[in-house]
This record gives sequence, C-alpha cells and structure tokens, in this order.
Amino acid sequence: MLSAACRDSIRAMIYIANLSKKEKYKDRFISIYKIARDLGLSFYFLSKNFQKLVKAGLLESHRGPQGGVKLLKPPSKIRLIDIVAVIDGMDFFNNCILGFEKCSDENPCSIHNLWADKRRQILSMFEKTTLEDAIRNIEKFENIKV
Amino acid sequence: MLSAACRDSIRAMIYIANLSKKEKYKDRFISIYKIARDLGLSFYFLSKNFQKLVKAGLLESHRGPQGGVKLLKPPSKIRLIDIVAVIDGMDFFNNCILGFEKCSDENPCSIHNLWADKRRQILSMFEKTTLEDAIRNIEKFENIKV
DNA sequence: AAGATTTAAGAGTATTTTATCTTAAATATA
DNA sequence: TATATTTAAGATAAAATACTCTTAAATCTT
Ligand code: FES
Ligand code: FES
Repeated sequence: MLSAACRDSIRAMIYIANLSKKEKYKDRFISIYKIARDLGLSFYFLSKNFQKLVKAGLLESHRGPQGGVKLLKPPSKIRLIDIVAVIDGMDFFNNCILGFEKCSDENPCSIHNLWADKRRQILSMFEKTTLEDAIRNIEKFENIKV
Repeated sequence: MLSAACRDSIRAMIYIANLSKKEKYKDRFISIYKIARDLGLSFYFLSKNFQKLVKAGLLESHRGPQGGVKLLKPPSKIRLIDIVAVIDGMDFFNNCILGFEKCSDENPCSIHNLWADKRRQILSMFEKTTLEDAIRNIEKFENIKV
C-alpha cells in the first residue's frame, strides 16, 4: 500500500518529531545522515525522498555545518496523509481497486460498494493521525519500534 | 495495494463466475483469449497469471479446441482473499506498514495500534466477499463495470 | 493421421521503483 | 579566506514488476 519511499519518510518524520521534543534538539536542524543512521535507512534514498517533503513545505532544510532538516509545523499539525500525498500521491484513494479508469459511486465496479467503505476508513485514519499521535504512542508503550 | 496481476486476475475470475451462470457456458471451459479480449486485458499476461490459479486449485484448465479454464468451485465458495493469496501472497496482511521486520501487538511500531485495526477490516472484507457477491452486484446495479 | 486450437513453461523485454553515486551549491567555523 | 560539513540535483545502476514472445504439449475435429 505504501511505497518503500513513503514508509521510510513517515518513519523519519516521526523520528524528527520525537527528537524535536527534546530540549537538546528543540528548533535545531537534524542532519539527514544522523536520521538515516539511527533508523537504519539508506542516507541516499532518504535524502532524495526528503527533497520532495522540503519542496512541499513540510520540512525546512539547511546546508552546511549544523545543517539538516526540521519540521515547519508542530507535530500535531502534520498528518500522515500529508506525507503520503507528497511521496506516493493520492492514487490509492482515488483509483478503482480493480484498475478501471475511474472510480465513482455512479459508475462502480462490482466490488466498489464494499471497497469504497474500507478505503474511506483508511483515508480517515491517515487524515486523523498526526506525528503527535505517533509520538504519544512511543511515549506510552514499552517495546515500541521507532 | 493489489498488484496489476492480482487486479486482472480478480476481474477475470468474476467474469468467469458470471459467465458460468449462463446456460450456454454452464460447466464449459472458457478460453483465456476470449476472457482477455472481453475484458480488454493482455492475453499473455492473463494466461501467465492464471497458471498460478490453476496450480493453486482455483481453476481447472484444459488444452485444445473447446479448451480454456473453468472454476473448480461454485462462485459462492471462492473468496477474493483466495485469489489475492495466490497471486500477491499475504505479505500485505502480515507485514508492518512502516516496513519493520515483524508486526505484532507485543512489539508494535508507533502506528500499529491504529493500522492493525484497519488492516483487519480489509482482510475481513476480502475474506467475506466471494465471486458470488460480485456477481450479485453486477445483476443488481445498472452502470456497473465488469 | 493431420491440422487447428488452446494452455504450459520458460525465456526475453520493457517499465517502474528502489537505491546509489557524483558534482555542485550553500554555509558555518576556524 | 580556506576548509569542512551538509543538502540539492541530476545521472546512473540494480532490482522488482509488468508484459511479451517462442516453443512445446495436449487435445479436439476432420
Ligand atoms: S469503481 Fe472500482 S473501486 Fe470504485
Ligand atoms: S508493527 Fe507496524 S503495523 Fe504492526
């Protein structure tokens, strides 16, 4: 459902949001190299994907020593769907699951009535969930993967 | 979410199920060439994918004139998940949405608690929906795409 | 038996996605 | 000002997926 690029990006955004809460990193740029290393991701792949998030205005970047990226909005204002939309686009939520040209209630495929409902719920989840929510889970649960 | 191979296969299976209801095609083999033509799919791609469904015991195939494929079970006994499992596998339903090695309630990622629920509902839909259900929609609605 | 039809299987090609590399540009710091 | 650090951008490479082709095998029809 999510591309590898999108999965990595979401993980990294959650990581940045979480780190930004700590006094030490408050308002500071965090280097992409550090993020990739800490999360076990490819620095190359992550920086490439981050370029889209920067262009889209979700991240601010800064070059040179002490440079890196930081969130342009508080974690509570950044939804998962914002990241998905930038990296993967909204095709998943707009297109027919059986691959037909268009998807609509008026001209449905034979499983549209069942699928549209599920898809709406997934969309709703990605719209409602913010980086703040993810951070809260990290703080709340033991044994959680970041 | 579904691969192109899987989308095509599901459409084709629904088509076969629907056709099999008609007296003329009752218990007959339906040629893959005809199916692909009628659905606007690639004959090559579809026949390749069908090979998996044949091996998996969802389809029976027969070569030569009047050959083709036919369902091995009544449409009410073939669930969408059966087709998905054969063509795409169950990775989508088993793996972590953020790409972590394993997915479990005991060792979750930071959005597992939200995602696991949605994923369960999608799985449930694919488990509950049979080719018979799709056919009923085709009969029930106008303007439906097959 | 011969020829036509149809799927099976494996090889081959094309496209997309993933991942990496290289060079340039910006900027902090010494 | 020189150097080191860090992202930007575009080119390249590798891997996965999508799609096509060729030959063989099965089997129906004549
Ligand atoms: S038309 Fe197929 S999912 Fe909407
Ligand atoms: S651990 Fe990530 S979805 Fe379950």
